[in-house]
Amino acid sequence: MNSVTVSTLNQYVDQEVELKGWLYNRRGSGKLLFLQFRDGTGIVQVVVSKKEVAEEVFEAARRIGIESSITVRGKVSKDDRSPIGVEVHGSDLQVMQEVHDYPIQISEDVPNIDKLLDQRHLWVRSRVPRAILKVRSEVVQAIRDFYYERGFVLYDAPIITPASCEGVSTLFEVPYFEETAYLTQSGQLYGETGAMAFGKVVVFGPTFRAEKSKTRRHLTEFWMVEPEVAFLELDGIMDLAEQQIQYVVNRALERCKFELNELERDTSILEQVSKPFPRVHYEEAQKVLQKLKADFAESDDEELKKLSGDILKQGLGADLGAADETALGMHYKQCVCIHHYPREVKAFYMKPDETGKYALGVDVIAPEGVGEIVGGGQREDDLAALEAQIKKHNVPPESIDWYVDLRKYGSVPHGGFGMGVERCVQWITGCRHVRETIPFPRTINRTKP
RNA sequence: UCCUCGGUAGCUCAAUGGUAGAGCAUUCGACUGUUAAUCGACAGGUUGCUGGUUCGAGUCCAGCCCGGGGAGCCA
Repeated sequence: MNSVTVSTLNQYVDQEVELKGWLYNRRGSGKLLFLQFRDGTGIVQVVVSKKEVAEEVFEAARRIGIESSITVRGKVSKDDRSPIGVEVHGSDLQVMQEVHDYPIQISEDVPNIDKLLDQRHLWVRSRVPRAILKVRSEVVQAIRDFYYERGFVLYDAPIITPASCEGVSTLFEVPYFEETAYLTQSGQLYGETGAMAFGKVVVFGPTFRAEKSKTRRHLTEFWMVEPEVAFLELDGIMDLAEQQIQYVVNRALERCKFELNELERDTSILEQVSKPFPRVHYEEAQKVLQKLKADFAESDDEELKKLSGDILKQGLGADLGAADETALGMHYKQCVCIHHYPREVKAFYMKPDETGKYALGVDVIAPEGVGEIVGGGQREDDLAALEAQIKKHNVPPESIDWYVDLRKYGSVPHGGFGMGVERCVQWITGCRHVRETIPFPRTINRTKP
């Protein structure tokens, strides 16, 4: 008899099958047992009746603990009470390994994420982590497909780099023979070299930030997808970001219905993703925020009142803060592009607009409190302007002379953006902590397991 | 770095300055349709650490350690 998986069981109604997997949970009585069997593709109930199986089989089914590894044989039957429409009437059970002290309880799926992360190597077997990580897998595949279908070349950037790409963020130092190297915080500058070679490239890999952020939106190690395109200007960059987000979210909605349902995700806002994203100039965003600040201040809702106090906290003309992003997400109820930020709050490589006051940059803010999931823009392509910016931002010239070369040898308008995979998955799955969206999260206090 | 909250059984939490408790989990027992099954029983503790106040500290005070989520920064 060939082994089958739970995911395909409804093709075997009224047939004898063999399943290999683990005991997820058990209920039952002295004469009738209900084994919740899981094999990674799904969970099915195996009914074991004392009078229908050998005595030692029933005894084993009664005795083995959660996460014992087992082989089950039985007949598949339709059952309306089953969440997957079928159950298995067990005829035989072989125990590969009997377990009696599995450290995670079924009901522990929610309460204390930090304690469960200590057991992450086992917790990934549970329903909620499984569903989230399945969505992550689909999101990553959708990203790869999106760029592949559009003729982008996958262009891997190095992880070990000579110095900061942006000159400001805190980087992880790595001893490198006689020197000090750093873990990359962005592949973008390397992506620009690829755009000049291939036209359209996408960098996709892990990224590291040593900032001591302790929030549900931050990791010290995360994955970022960074397309970079020659001859693409700000409007085109916004088009690309919008299309990519729509593609990824729609793919998850199509192919992860079961997982999103398991996560009890209300997908109504996700389904709005296909509408065009509002594109709001920074100055306009400031006006909207001033109005929201006033409106929320008069609200009866305590949380809105508190939010009102934090809106535009950094002052007019400054960068937007977390409260500003939350408020904008609530206002537009879908992804929104904020563009033309003040030049001084953005990185040295950003190209300014014709007024010289604003940068040709764009952030995409996701709704539902997730905040910024994309940051990008058009790059400075003029040699003299770039050199002036490098000097102004105190970037060590010798560390990026190779980058400056791109403006000496056939410089063209170009740009791109970076999207954080985990924040995207966080939005799609609606999970509270970004650390749930990666198998083994790395945060300021966690390098284990 | 700053602000803020917290640390009591394996987990989630309770206990007016006066004998450290409950639910869940584990273990044992009962039950032929359970959906986080239910019911019964046993067991489970250096109350984060150090010192102080007190007849008496889980509780009050001081210092320290550890952690959470928020700001900043960012994806």
